Amino acid sequence: MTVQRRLVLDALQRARHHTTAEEIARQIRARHPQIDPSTVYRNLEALEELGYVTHTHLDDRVTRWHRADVERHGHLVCRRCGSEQEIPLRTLEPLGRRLRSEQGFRADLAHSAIVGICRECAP
Amino acid sequence: MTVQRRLVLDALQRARHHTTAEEIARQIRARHPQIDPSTVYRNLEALEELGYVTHTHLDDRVTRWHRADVERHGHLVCRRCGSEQEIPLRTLEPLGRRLRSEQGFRADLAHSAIVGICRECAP
DNA sequence: TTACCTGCAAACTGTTTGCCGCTGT
DNA sequence: ACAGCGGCAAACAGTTTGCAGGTAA
Repeated sequence: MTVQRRLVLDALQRARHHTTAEEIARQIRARHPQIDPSTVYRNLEALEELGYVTHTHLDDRVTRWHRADVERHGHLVCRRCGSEQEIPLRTLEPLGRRLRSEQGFRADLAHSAIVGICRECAP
Repeated sequence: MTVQRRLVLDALQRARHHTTAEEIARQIRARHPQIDPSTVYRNLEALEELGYVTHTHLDDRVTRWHRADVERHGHLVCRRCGSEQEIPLRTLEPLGRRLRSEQGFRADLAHSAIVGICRECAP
């Protein structure tokens, strides 16, 4: 567990929701400019392998990261404003059971993002 | 409706599932090498504006396109093998209703991908 | 020593942009 | 003649890779 790796974990800790590798790199480099973005990318991958963090793809092209030990939850992503809202897995579980029995598909609901329009953006 | 635009629509027609802009460009360029990828990107955007096509983000960084007039359906994406399976919207509707009433969130279920492990890849 | 980092620079993928000339109305 | 579109080349964002030199067990 090197300093760099520690800093990546700390950044993820501080981030309320999911962050991007770039954002993490930006934050770390604000205080430690010698740390290279590629190190952040490599460490995210390494930490994922070790089971400390995971990633998801929300409604755009960038990879989102978060610690693996936070309470698992589903994601609602707003098309309009881009906001991300977390919902209890319970809400999604009936669907999970149905997909399992009807399609034999083991849904990973904590990594699936439901896109749509949030309450604030609705007409 | 220019030749290029027609070719983009045709390519989407032929593609069973969702394709990427790159794949469409590759196909078109096989027969019409003078057509530039940027034209494909611009036309996909234009056709989306006109309501002919839409896009989604499945479990990776690339944008997936399809015609807007195909029967709407949900998507199951396998983490392991990358396969994409379509499921009737009906299966997802109970969740849609629940998100609407509990969270005020209008889910766009035809554009949301559920990730997990498909039947074939399950242990 | 050995394996595993790291920083740096360069490559790469998917996509967007600016420019300018052509085309159809 | 005007608007819009297409080809080309260059820029771009996000990410990955190769290399050579540390660093820690």
